[in-house]
Amino acid sequence: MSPKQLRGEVTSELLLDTALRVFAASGEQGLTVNAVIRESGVSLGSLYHHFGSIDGLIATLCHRWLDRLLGELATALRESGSAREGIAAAVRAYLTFVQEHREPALLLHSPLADRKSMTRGKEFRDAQEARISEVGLWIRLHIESGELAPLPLPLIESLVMGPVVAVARRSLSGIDDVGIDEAARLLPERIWRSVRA
Amino acid sequence: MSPKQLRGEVTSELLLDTALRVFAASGEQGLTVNAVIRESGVSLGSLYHHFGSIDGLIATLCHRWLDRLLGELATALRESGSAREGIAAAVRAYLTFVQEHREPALLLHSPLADRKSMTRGKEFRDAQEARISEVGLWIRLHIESGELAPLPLPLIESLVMGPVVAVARRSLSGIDDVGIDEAARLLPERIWRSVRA
DNA sequence: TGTACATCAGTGAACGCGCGTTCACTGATGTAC
DNA sequence: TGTACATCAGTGAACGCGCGTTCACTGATGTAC
Repeated sequence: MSPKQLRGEVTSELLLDTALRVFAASGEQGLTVNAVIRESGVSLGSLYHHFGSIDGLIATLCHRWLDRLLGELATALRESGSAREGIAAAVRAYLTFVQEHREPALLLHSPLADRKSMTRGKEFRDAQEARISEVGLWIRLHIESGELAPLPLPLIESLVMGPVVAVARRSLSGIDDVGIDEAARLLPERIWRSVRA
Repeated sequence: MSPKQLRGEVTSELLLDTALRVFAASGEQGLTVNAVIRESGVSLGSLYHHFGSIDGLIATLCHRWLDRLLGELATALRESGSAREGIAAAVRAYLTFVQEHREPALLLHSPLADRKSMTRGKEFRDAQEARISEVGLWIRLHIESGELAPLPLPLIESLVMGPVVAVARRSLSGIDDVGIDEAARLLPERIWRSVRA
């Protein structure tokens, strides 16, 4: 087996991990080139060698975690028999992700990731399109089966993910007035009621 | 009637309006001191005279519009007889606001306002507390009357506002796959189902 | 196996740019007597 | 009413800082013959 180049992979992983840590610790304006090289010990030039720019580094980081989150949501849907189970599983998967990966969740719910996916818009969306259309398909399928209400797809997405994101944002911003556990217990049933036929 | 000083009010209004316009036109990183004074014609020193800093200007801007939005939500609730009407009215009020005040809505849903209310956290929340507790009171009242499900307050808020915010974000980010009008027609009933007793 | 070359990884001093902010100032309006 | 002073509004040149980025370079690893 031709040994693909692994040299440097350690370095770029280190840079990505450090960037995430720096962001979680000191926010968006703390996430600078200097902070990342200081905290990682990697040289400035090396960062540019691997990522081309600080935006490149951040974009890679966001992309990676967004992909993972969407993947878990898609899996939750895929492995569920009924629409009801699917919705509940996706809601729980999202909340579990937030709980287990607090730092990445902070990143994904941040201004920064928002902007990344707003300004880069097209290309970002294209990259995630596979996942997104998978979800879309699932929804359409369960509308046709008569389980979900025949609403426009974006509205169903908003009804399901909206409350979850709202709870996640609250929790992540340090207002611990909602327990994630409590939300995971109560939300699925409530959200289900809003989208069932 | 002692004529309160009005000198300068025109200038600060002009600065606030310009800042909003600049933000809507060129986003957060376009909203700089230089851009605001260039577009408004007001001098640099004058901006500092009135607002002390660029953050001061932005904070005032966010505060003003957030106050207005929350005010309209509170009014919607206050003027409704039943819980069902109240929820529907609030949802519609939010969507109407987004439609009629696109630029302020863009600001309020932006990274920037998020950060303003996250970093400034406490003081920001305190300033809006009157409005927020008014909403909280309304919810508690209608839980006790048996109309709303006996869920934790933050969860009810999330269930109601979550989908609305999600739809607003989509619309504002230029994905016009959801019509605000369509959402205003369909969402209230759906959201109601998720929170009713 | 040994040598020569190409590619990839890593380094850090230096640069320019645009940002927010300061400050000493002028002019306009209000106030006291 | 007139004069002197205080306060508020507005001005713009100048500054320093930290940012992202460039670039010429060294060293390590892979490849060819």
